[in-house]
Amino acid sequence: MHDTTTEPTTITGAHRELLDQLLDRWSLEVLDRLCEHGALRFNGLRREIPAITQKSLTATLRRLERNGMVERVVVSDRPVAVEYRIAPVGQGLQDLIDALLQWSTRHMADVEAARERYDDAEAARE
Amino acid sequence: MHDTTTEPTTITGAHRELLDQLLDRWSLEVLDRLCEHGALRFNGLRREIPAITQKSLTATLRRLERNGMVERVVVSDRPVAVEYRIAPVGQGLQDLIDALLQWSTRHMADVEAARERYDDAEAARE
DNA sequence: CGGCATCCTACGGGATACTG
DNA sequence: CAGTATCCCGTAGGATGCCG
Repeated sequence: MHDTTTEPTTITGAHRELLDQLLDRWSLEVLDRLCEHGALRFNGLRREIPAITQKSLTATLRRLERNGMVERVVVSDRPVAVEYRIAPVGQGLQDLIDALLQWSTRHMADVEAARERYDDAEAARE
Repeated sequence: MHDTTTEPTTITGAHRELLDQLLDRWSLEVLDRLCEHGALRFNGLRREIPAITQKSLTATLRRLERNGMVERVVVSDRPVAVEYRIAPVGQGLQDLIDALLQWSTRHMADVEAARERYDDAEAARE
């Protein structure tokens, strides 16, 4: 089952459609926090990600929910309490996100250096 | 050196800045083809990725070049020939991209099913 | 062949105000 | 608390035309 086929795995339209949902402005960050905390409430997420606006958080959560990556659970009424948690499908994401973060952490300095080199060369060009 | 620390690795502004460059509309696809072919010329890439426009390809390549992920090599003049290839920094990306593609390949069906469920529930709501 | 310059539009996403 | 509803703007990116 689920053999780790090393097939060409070219990026198809289907891949794009799925990845686009994932690689937008906020999804990774939201998923990251949900992975870390297990479950979070709406305003809990806002506190975790201060930079996100309410509208964007709602949109991101709805999209993730629609794609089955996140589960929305109404915990109680009066006062209303809603919990968000990673759905089974999204489980493997934690590793993916970590891999992404670790890669970028490792190469952050290289990239910064590359940018300076590029910008300097660019500036010298004029 | 470069210990595989399993630290919290929270997404920071620096991470975002780097990942945003990577997770945009076309970078992954361009990098994917460059990984696969080793080196490609401008119009070669266009043929590999028919959906991309010339402007977007140029912008993507410049950005990747600036971040040190891709190397631009002028092979010859008359006629002008330019090769693009993965830079050392970008090497580890192949694994990352493959991981991403394999994950999305594995869960494609689940996501599709989730969407239908969500949309049906949504439609029933009215 | 490998681009650059323009124009133009869709839409992601911010700010703000209101609600069950 | 957990959203919905508007308004608005910046910009990524498509279309088109031209160039060394």
